Amino acid sequence: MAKKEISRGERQKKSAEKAEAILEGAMQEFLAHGYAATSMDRIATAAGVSKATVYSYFQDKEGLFTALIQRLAGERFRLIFDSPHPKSLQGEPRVVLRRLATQGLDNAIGDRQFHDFIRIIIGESGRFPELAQAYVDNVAQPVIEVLTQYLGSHAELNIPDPEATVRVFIGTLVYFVILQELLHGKKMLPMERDRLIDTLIHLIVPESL
Amino acid sequence: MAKKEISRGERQKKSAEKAEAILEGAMQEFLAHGYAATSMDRIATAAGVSKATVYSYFQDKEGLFTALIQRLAGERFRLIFDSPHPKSLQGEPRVVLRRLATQGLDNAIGDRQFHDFIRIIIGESGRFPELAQAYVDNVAQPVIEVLTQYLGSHAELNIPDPEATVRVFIGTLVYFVILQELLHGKKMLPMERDRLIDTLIHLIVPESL
DNA sequence: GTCTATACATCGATAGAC
DNA sequence: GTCTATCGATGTATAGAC
Repeated sequence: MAKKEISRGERQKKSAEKAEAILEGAMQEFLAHGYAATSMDRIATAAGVSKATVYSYFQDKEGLFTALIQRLAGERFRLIFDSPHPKSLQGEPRVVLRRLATQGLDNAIGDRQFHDFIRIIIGESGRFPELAQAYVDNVAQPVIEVLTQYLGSHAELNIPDPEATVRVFIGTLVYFVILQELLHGKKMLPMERDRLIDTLIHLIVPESL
Repeated sequence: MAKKEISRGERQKKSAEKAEAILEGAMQEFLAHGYAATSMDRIATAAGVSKATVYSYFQDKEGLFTALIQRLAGERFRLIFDSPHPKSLQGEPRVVLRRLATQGLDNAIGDRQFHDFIRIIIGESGRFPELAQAYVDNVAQPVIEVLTQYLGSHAELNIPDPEATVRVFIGTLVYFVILQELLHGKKMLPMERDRLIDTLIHLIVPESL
């Protein structure tokens, strides 16, 4: 006995919820301060558990960090590919690409947590190459593949190299977010979102269409 | 007496050389391990001086770090704009842009120290916004300005928005370096350098030229 | 299972000898 | 000016009580 049916106060967490709370606290601390500057003490406090409990759910600091980042990469994947996209690729290519660029930029620009996530992925990509890999596998590669498929399946666009074209498309948007938001370039180098998107769309989709 | 003409062994450093040695050691350690994971002890050892000497030349860890990164940003500026460019923008625009893209990519891809520099700039851009600003002021903004001026001064290219077009150009190249090299994407997402550059040039410079 | 208490190393920074 | 020695704080990780 004693394994089931233990009565609990409401504030007490089940075991699975504790792992969740630890990951939540770890996310808050790692995203705010980076890997090395985050202490297991602060994570434990943020999660509302003791440090020993943290170590009972995760092997060590590296294990907790990698578990968290892999999870965030998986969430990014679902955020991009699960909810909105039955009709998202329907319509004229010029309109579809503009919608993708506009929504993608707006989401990326407004999402502070995403900024911190990208800062960590890039900043730690030398010391945690497997986390950079997880980002590539879960986010970059699926996005490139679906867009390449889209451009390649519209022969009327006359695109000689769809994958390279996709990298121009995505690279333009990613660099915009990095320069304007992550590196705080919008103060010194202002640039309207729509000017960039107009230019990008007109370069990729020929005027005659 | 005793202020000049002190004889020294060859291995002993003058004062100015010591500041140099400290910055050299700091560069090695900060670029390899990041800000928080680098200790002043390791910097002192790498520089061949005592920790107290480090603190006699720089106020604290933050001061040493910011001095180093500002200096590296300045060196990047000179590396780009000093040596090669009297004739670099001479010739047909299509050829000029191809040469800029090819040389820029090759330099960026082969330079491991540059990769670590970019990792730190982006990774610490949330906690050290002034260093991100130094990078924008010394590297990104000058490059964008000179290329915008170049595209804008060639009316035959028929480019409606030169600055936005420059951001497409640079963004494509920067994202390529980040994805393939920093994030180790070239294993899973191979892409030939010249395919990307061909696509980029043909998008920007109309076929009829 | 989860806590408190603690071991042991290392951190940034400085005092004081020379 | 530069060193050695050291301070107090904080780091990761674990032992042992409950």
